Amino acid sequence: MFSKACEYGIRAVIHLARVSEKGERGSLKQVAEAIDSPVAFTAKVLQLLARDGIIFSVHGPTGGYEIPKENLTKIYLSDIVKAIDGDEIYNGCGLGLENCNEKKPCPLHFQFKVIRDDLKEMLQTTSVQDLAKGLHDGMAFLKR
Amino acid sequence: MFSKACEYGIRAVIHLARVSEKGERGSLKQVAEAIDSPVAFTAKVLQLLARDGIIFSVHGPTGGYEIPKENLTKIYLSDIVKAIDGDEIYNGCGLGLENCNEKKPCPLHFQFKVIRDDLKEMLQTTSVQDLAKGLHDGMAFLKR
DNA sequence: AAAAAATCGGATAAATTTGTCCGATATTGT
DNA sequence: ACAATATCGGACAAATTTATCCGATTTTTT
Repeated sequence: MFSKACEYGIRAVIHLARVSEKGERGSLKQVAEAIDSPVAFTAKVLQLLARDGIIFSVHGPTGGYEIPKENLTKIYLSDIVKAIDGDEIYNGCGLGLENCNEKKPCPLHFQFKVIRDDLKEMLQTTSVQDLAKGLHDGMAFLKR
Repeated sequence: MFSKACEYGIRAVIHLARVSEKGERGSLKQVAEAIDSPVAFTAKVLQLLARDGIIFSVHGPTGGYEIPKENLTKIYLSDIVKAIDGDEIYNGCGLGLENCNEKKPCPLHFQFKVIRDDLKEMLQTTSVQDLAKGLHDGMAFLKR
């Protein structure tokens, strides 16, 4: 469904949301440890997210990554997915056809559209703060 | 969503359904031409489907691939997806976590489950004959 | 029996994704 | 200023997916 990079990205942002709530920062190592991901690869993903303005990076000792508190409620899963995987998942044809559309649909077009629209809706209405709350309550996990 | 191999597989089976309805066979070249896919790679995909009993292959001149007419109503998209992509799409965690489940869910588990179950339902209730009918009526296409 | 036409299956190559390494750059604390 | 510590960014490596090639096998036709 999502690329590995995107999975790491979502998990990282959820973790950083939780850290940022407390007014702290998360270093690369800490994030990779928390979400059980390869350190160097995670660095690339965090760079992408920082360039996109979803998270902020700070150099030097005491540095790391953070999300301004006022942004916490404004970041939706769709932002992360779009930044890392692009919008293929929202617009792409289920059968991989270039020119599939409403007027010239593939045989699966209308059935697929329903699923894709539901997915889109879910990603656009689920904020990272909602998800971080699950962690907070000890009901959800980011590892293994 | 689906792998390229799986996309080709679904398109190929829809095409073969249409050919088999007429009591004919489709050769590798004809199938690849009809669905605009690389010939040699398509051969691998058709082999997988034949091994799984979803389609039948016949050697020699006048040979090719076919689907017994009595099977046409019994083949669902879920059969094809399972044969080629396995059941990761049905059981896998949205965030790629190995041990994610109802009792130890990832933060996205329950939101993701809804989407995945809808997808599963759609794949399990959409037969290739339904889809081939769209082609028949000239309303849908398998190329480009 | 031989030739032709088709799939089978293994080896290989190309492309993409995933993952690693390391020097450069920026920031903090002494 | 200098040393320590963090991210940045480019090059490289490994793994997976996608795609190609070609001889072997099976079947039909002559």
